[in-house]
Amino acid sequence: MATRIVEPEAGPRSKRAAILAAAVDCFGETGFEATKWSTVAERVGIGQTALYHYFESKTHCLLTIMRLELQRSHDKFTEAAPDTAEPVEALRAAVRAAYDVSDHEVLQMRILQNHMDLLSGPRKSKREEAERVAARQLVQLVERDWTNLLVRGMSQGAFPLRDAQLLGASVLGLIVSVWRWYRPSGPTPLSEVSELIEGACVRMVAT
Amino acid sequence: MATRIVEPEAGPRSKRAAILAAAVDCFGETGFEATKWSTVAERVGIGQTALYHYFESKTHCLLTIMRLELQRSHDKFTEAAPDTAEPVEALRAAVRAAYDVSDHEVLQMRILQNHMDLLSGPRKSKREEAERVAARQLVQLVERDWTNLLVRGMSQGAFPLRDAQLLGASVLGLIVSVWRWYRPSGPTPLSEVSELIEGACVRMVAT
DNA sequence: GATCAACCTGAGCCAAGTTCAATTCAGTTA
DNA sequence: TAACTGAATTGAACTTGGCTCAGGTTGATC
Repeated sequence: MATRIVEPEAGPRSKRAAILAAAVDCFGETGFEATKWSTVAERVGIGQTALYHYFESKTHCLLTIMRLELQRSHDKFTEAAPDTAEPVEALRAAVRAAYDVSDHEVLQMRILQNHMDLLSGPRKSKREEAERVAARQLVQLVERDWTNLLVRGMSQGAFPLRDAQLLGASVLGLIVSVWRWYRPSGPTPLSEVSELIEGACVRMVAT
Repeated sequence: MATRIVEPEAGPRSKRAAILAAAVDCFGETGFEATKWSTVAERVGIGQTALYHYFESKTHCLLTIMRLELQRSHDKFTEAAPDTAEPVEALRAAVRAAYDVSDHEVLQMRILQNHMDLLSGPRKSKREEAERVAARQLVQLVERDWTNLLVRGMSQGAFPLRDAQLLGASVLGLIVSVWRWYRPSGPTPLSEVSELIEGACVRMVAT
């Protein structure tokens, strides 16, 4: 059931990676709707129709970006907060990991957050729908990552008992809400954000 | 400076309110991009071009909905958590007020959250830009509502001292993150959400 | 140097938002 | 009641941007 999409293996001439990178820049800075698909082509240095060799549509590209970012987030969580770690420390590590990202990854998070609603409705075309379903599964995985962490903490007595589902969603919501306003060029360094949110999460969950 | 937009006074035949209501339904359930502007017209019972008598563009209508929702949120906060109240109780009241909403207002919050990014870049047309600027101002007002509450609590010794700006944004982020996933028809009643978040906010801020 | 698949392009199609000149309607004035 | 006014509405045409299609180029492999 958990069908992780097979990444098309890159032929030596393939511009797929370049397109994804350019699209992340454009979508992240200008916004998805506001950026013309042809602009992405320009930036890569190909004609606009060449894009369709790699992606079925502009939206298909967006969904791919979102899925890749979700995969990254999930992997990073798993690595940072193994099931064996002590709950409070695992929680802290997971939050820190969530903010240990490059500028490019910040853009990806922003894109992901700004278009979560795309994942609710079904898509018409095959490949888009495949990406959407994969992304949805990953969203659930990430949510489960956090709730599991809470459930573990609660059953071990490290956290007071509460609705882990709801609290997990809230913690996650708190963490990702940052990507709406955070700008690498802004006045607040990400390290500061990370520390404040880390503390806030611990208080929220472990008090 | 604070140029509250003058609401066009409704002629007796005006369909402005009906259009806004229909648009909230459509945009909230189907999504802004996914709903055809002409569908809104149909639902109101007018031709699509008649819409342009009331709104300069589909986006202008969206921005108007967002601004109205922001005004509502700000007003409700002010009413629920007056500057005179005891900080912890004011915080609790403000959170409860944030979730004391009708189904229609849930849709408006969802629309607002899903299109916050529209407020960052400038718009080309006059009226759209006016709505955008007004909305931005209201966002800042609402953020100030929350930070002021925190600052007051901190200076009165009810809350430990922390970066009120950042913490305010986080509290707000936590609260509104709910509108991404909450559905009135879903399994979790809003009252339950409200209680959990209320507790979480107090722990986050007052611990 | 023939072959094949990956890769790319110019020309044009189409859907949806938008513009515009012309028309209807409801209330007001004479 | 006839003329007038501005709000409200419309059908038809225009614009933009994503997308399709029918073919052309490139380069690795044999």
